[in-house]
Amino acid sequence: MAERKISQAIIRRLPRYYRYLGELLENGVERISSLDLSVRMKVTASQIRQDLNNFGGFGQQGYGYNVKYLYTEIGKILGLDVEHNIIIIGAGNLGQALANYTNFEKRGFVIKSMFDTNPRLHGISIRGIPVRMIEELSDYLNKNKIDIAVLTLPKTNAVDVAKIVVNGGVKAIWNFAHTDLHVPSDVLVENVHLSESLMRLSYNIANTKRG
Amino acid sequence: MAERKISQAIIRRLPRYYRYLGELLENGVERISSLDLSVRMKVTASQIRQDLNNFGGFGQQGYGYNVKYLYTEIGKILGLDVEHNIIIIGAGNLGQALANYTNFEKRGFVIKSMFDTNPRLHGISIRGIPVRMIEELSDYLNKNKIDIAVLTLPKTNAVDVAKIVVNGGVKAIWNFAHTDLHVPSDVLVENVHLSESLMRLSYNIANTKRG
DNA sequence: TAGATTGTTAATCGATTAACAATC
DNA sequence: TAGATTGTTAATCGATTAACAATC
Repeated sequence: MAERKISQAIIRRLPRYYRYLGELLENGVERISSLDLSVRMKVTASQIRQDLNNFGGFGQQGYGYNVKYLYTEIGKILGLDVEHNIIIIGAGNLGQALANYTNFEKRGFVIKSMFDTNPRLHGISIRGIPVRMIEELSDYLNKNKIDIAVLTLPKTNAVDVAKIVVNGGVKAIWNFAHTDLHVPSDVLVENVHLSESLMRLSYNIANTKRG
Repeated sequence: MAERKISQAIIRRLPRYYRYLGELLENGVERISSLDLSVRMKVTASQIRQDLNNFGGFGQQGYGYNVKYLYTEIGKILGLDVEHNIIIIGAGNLGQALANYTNFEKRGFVIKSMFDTNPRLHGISIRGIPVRMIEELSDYLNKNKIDIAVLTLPKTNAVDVAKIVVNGGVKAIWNFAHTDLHVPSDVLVENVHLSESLMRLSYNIANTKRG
């Protein structure tokens, strides 16, 4: 559609628009102006209009935006209208936490299997999702089309496992391991480095002047 | 020290520098040039020098940067040289995952207590960290100096709990609930919205052209 | 000293905000 | 129609990169 290059800054904001629109929808709000939304979201109305217009003219002069329509359209832009098959590699606390989080399924992210090195977890299942041994991973990927691999394992294993999933045809990695992954340019990596997030908070505690 | 305003863009990069320097240190590397580091980190040398010079001249012409010194200094900038008392509110999978993550302790983040609504968790402890009932939270905060509250609970409770911790004198909130918190301006919030992270990945899967 | 590399200024690039004509 | 509000262009602001004099 829009052929212009969308910056990551904009992409970063899209899910937040989606969340706010979802809440408005739940509250039965039918239409909203960029100004009204900007007040709620604490951003500028200009930014909202600029962001949305990268993807098309979703609004109408004198009216604003239809909440339901815009919500649906942003959902499509975010690829939430198609199903994504996911596996979680690392069935520790964090992996299990993600497996138990049912909201992902609602958005089309279907968790097909988990993998772990720990033989004690062999054969168990979490919310119906089976835990397999890491040795089966490569074979499993050959037999099943998996879009996203979630890496919730120690950084020492992350690099090797990333290689396996890339070879297995996975397009995208959601990386919770505390290391950067170097993968071919057609494989996407989204990092969630929790310790870095906590350090930013710590920085701001140390450097914020208080009255 | 440096009186100029540090942008959040720079702060966002600091923990990554810290991680790379920590790894260099582990590998026995004594000194490194901005160019050498830039290649490893896949950023420009210019950016590294600009970033660091916001906080002082840590390098030396013709030599580069002393790894250990720079690592220590960035640690100080990030506030990792002082202890932070933490509580985790919400002892579900994610809360327990964070409680079990011992690396936080190494960086001076000491988890003092957890809180939950579930009476079944009453009296148990995770890695020595006691789980208390949410009713005790307000009283606990009056008796203990807590710097950071981690919110790993459903969004329906997050707003109310945020009020309680703010009233209890907590300076900073690490928010994993899927909602924005509105707190007084002297209270910091660092959001970790996992579902938004996953949507960004999904967007990029849908919109990346592949050869 | 000569070579290397920083610290820092200047140039460029990109993102955000403001403004307003178009139009519902 | 008049009023409201978008879509979009232009202006501003900030962040990144380039360049190089300073200096170890």
